[in-house]
Amino acid sequence: LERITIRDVAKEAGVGIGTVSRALNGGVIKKETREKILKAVKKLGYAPNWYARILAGGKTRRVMLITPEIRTEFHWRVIKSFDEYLDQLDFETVIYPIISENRIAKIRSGSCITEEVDAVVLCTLTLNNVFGSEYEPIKPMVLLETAQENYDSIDLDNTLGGEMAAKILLSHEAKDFFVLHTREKDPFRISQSISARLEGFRSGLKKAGICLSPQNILHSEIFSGPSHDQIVQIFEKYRNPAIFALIDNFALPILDIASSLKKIPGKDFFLVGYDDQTWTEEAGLTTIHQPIEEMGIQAAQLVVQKLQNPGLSAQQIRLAPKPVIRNTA
Amino acid sequence: LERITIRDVAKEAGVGIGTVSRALNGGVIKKETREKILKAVKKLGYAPNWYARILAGGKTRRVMLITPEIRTEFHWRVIKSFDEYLDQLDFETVIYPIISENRIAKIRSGSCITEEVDAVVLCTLTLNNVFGSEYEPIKPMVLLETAQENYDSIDLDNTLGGEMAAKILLSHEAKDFFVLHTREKDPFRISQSISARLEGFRSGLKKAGICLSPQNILHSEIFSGPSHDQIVQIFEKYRNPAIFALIDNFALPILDIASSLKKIPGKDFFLVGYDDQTWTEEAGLTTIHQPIEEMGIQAAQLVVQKLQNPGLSAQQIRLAPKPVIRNTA
DNA sequence: CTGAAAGCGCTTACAG
DNA sequence: CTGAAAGCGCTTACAG
Repeated sequence: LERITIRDVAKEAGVGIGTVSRALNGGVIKKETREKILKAVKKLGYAPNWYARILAGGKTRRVMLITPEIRTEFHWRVIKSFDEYLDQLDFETVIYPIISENRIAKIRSGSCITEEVDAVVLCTLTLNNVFGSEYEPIKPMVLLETAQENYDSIDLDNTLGGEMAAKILLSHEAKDFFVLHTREKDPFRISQSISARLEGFRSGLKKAGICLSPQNILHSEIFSGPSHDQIVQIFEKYRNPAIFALIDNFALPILDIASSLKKIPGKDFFLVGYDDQTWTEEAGLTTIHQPIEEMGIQAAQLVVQKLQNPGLSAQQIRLAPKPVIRNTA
Repeated sequence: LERITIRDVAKEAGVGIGTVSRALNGGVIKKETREKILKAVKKLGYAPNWYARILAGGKTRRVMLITPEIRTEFHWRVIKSFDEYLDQLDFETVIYPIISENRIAKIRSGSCITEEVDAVVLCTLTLNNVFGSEYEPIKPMVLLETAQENYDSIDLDNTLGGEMAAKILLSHEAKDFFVLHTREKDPFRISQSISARLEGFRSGLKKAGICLSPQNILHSEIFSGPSHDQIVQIFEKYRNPAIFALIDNFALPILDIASSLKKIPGKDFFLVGYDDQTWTEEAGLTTIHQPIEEMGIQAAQLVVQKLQNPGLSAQQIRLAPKPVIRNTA
C-alpha cells in the first residue's frame, strides 16, 4: 500500500505541489485551481502527513483539550460540544485526560502530543496545575471553567450560582442547611468551580443571618456519593432540612432515600442541585442550570479566533447560571 | 533560540550525522565513537525532533486506544493501567473516545490521529463497529474486552461471570429473580460483555429450572440508574427478591432504598453486582470481580509484543471472573 | 496567481 | 565501523 502524497494530488490536478499546499492551507489561489485540487484530493483520498507538515513549519489543525476529569456528565457534554463544533471547521480535537501524574510530567517535559497541536485548552485546570509556576505559553491557550488574568477564558459565575441556591432554599421554612460536597485528594483535580458554589451559598446564607456550620458540609466520593447513613441521619434529626448538592449526582441518593421514607420533596425537605443534568428534569429536581454545551462551543470559538488572529488581546467570557425551579424546592 | 540538531552534535563530536543517528538508535558502532557522541549530546543538550525522526521512517512510539466510553469506573481503570504501563516503556497512549459519530467517520476516512500511531487497541468495540465491514488492518491491532478470530485480544469470560451470579443467588431462598440492565441507543455503545453476563445468568437459572421473565429485566440509563419506583415495587411485591446488577453502579440505589425500608441485605433480599468497583467493599456488596488493571496491562503487553514481533500469530487471552462474597448475598 | 527549488531534521541503504 | 547521499512529505520565500 503506497501512501498518497501531495505529489500524487499535484499530478492528478495538473499543478505543482506548492499550489496544492496553498490550496489546502488557505493561501492565495485562483478559485478554479482550488476546486480542481480539492476534487483530486477527494478522488485519491489524500490525507496529509502531519509529521512532514509540521517539520516543514505548517499548522496541524489540531487542538488539545487537557482535562482532569472525563467521567462526569459535565465534562462529557463540554468535550462533546467542543469537539463537534471544531470538527465542522475541520479541526481535530485531541483529548488529553490527566488520568495519572505521569501525564502532567509528560506535558512539562514537552515530549508528548502537546507539541503537535496548534492550540491548547485547559479545562477545569489552572496553568499552574499543568505547567508549573514558571511557564510562558508558546501557543494559543484558552481556559475553560477557570479564568486567569491575560488569558482567554470562558467560565460560569459559580459564586452567583451558589447564591441562587441559597436564595431558593431560604424561601422555604427550613432552619437547617446542608451541603453535599466532594472529597478530593489529587490537588490538580480539586475544582475551583465547586468551591465557588459553596462560597456563594455560604455568603447567601450569611446575608440572611444564617451561618453554615462546617459539620453540615458532608464530603463524599464523587462517584459513590453521600452515604446512606449520612442522609438518613439528616432526615431523622432535622425537620424540613434544606440541602444544596454541589453537583446534581449527589441529589440522587437523597431523592431515593427520602422517597422510601415517605418524605415529600418541597414539603418535608428541600433540595437544590447544580448542573441541570439530563436526568434531573424527569426526577423533578430543582437545580442551577449551567449552559454546558454553550461553554464548550464558546471555548472552541475562542480557540479559532486566537488562531486566526494571534495578536488579539485576551477575552474573558463569564456566563451566568440560571435557577430551574421544579419539585424539590 | 536556535534548535540544536543532529548536525551540531556531529560537528561537536567530529563525526558524520549518520553516525550520530546510529549511536542514538542502537546501530552498530565503535564503543569510543559512541561515547564521544553521547558526550557531545549531553554537552549541547540535544533532543531529537520527533517529526523528523518519524518522517524519516522511525517509529512514533504512540499507541491509540479507541473506546466508546470514558465515564465508567471500568474504563477509567482500564485506561489508566494501560497508560501507566506503556508510559514506563516510553510509549505514549493517545486516548480516542468515540464521543460522537463524527469521530468514527474520522477514523474511517483516515484523516485523524489514527494514522500517526504504531498500533491501535479497540476497547469494548468490535472491528466492525469502528472500521465497518470491509477493512483490513494495516497496523498492529489489539482487542480489549472483546474478541475476534485472528486478532490479539484480552477479555473476560462474562458468561461465566453471569453464571456465578446465578449460582450465588440460587444458594438463598429466593424465588423471584431480577436483573438490572442498561439501556443504550447508540449501536456501537452496546456492550457485548454486559449482554454476555445476562446470558450467563439466564442459563445459570435455567439449569436450576428457573426461567428469567423478560419483565423482570429492568433497563435504565447507565448514569442515573434504576428508578426509585421500580425498586420500591420489587420490595413491595416480592418476598426475598434476588437481584443481579449487571454493573455495580446499579446496586447503589437498591442498597439505599432497601436500607431506608429496613430491609436487611442477605436476609430480606439478595443482591449481586459486577465489577468489584472500589466503593463496593465498604458497601458490603457481593459482586463478581473483574481484574480490571490486569486487563489494561495485558493489553499493553500484547501491543508491545506485536510491535516487537509483527509476525507473531494472534493470542487470545481470556481471564476468569471471581465471585466476591460479602454481605448482600 | 503559480511553479521550481530549498530546506525542515532525521534514518537508512550504499559504498567504502 | 563510518561518511556521504538520498529521501521521508510537506511549506514557503523566490522568481516569474
